[in-house]
Amino acid sequence: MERNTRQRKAIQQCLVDAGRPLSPQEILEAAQGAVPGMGLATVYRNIKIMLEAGDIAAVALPGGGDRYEIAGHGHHHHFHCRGCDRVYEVHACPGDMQKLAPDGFQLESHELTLYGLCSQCR
Amino acid sequence: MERNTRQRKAIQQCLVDAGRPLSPQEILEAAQGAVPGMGLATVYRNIKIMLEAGDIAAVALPGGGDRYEIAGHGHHHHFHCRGCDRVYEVHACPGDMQKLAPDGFQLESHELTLYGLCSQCR
DNA sequence: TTGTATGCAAAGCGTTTGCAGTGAT
DNA sequence: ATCACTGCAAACGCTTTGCATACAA
Repeated sequence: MERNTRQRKAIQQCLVDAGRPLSPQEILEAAQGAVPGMGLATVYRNIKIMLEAGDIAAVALPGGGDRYEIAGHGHHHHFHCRGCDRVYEVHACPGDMQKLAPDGFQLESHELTLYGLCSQCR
Repeated sequence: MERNTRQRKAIQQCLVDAGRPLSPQEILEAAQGAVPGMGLATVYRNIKIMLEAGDIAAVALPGGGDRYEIAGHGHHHHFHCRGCDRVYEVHACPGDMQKLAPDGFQLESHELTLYGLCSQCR
């Protein structure tokens, strides 16, 4: 039976508040505002549980650790700012990719990451 | 002064032969065919040197460690087979992405990764 | 001969796991 | 009162670094 702890609520809340994918470290720092003394292991354990429950989604960025965001935002991509290292959601998509795949390859999904500077860093 | 060791030649050669991005571990195993006893640290050190020299390029895949490929293949993307975990080059591109970026964001580059099954695994 | 490059082993770093104690139910 | 969850610390896998030796120049 799954329990609704202060820690789990804090993690979920800070992901909702952020509105963008957060790294485990970012989650820890944000959630420690609500639950001082929270440990990093707790963040990882809850991420795993929430992933399996489908509450959150992993954003597998090129070049490093995964970030996590609240699930249910539909198909979208990400913009990675090289200034502040933040990741933003991009609710646009070039569309059908099947024609890009080599002949005989079966396309199942795709991920697109844009790089540049966000409006603040520019 | 940069030296042309057997190890470095072996690493470069196996990347050329593979024709697709290899992980450090894959490079080690391939290069040990030419230079038995080669260490993993040597692979990492040469990767770093060759990256800085612009001889190879890092392929920063979502979800884990980087792979490396011979530089100079022009702008391209990658197809990641979930069956054999191999990565293939895709010499096609959806084109202009600027319109996808949020207003006020400055787009500099993009990476596209396709997922699915390669012709062998399908 | 010189000093970069190597192999090994130890150290880092982010993530995962074991364990005894805590707290939601 | 249970037993899932927590914090801590140790373990883990991948990458990097320190050091003495080997070898390309």
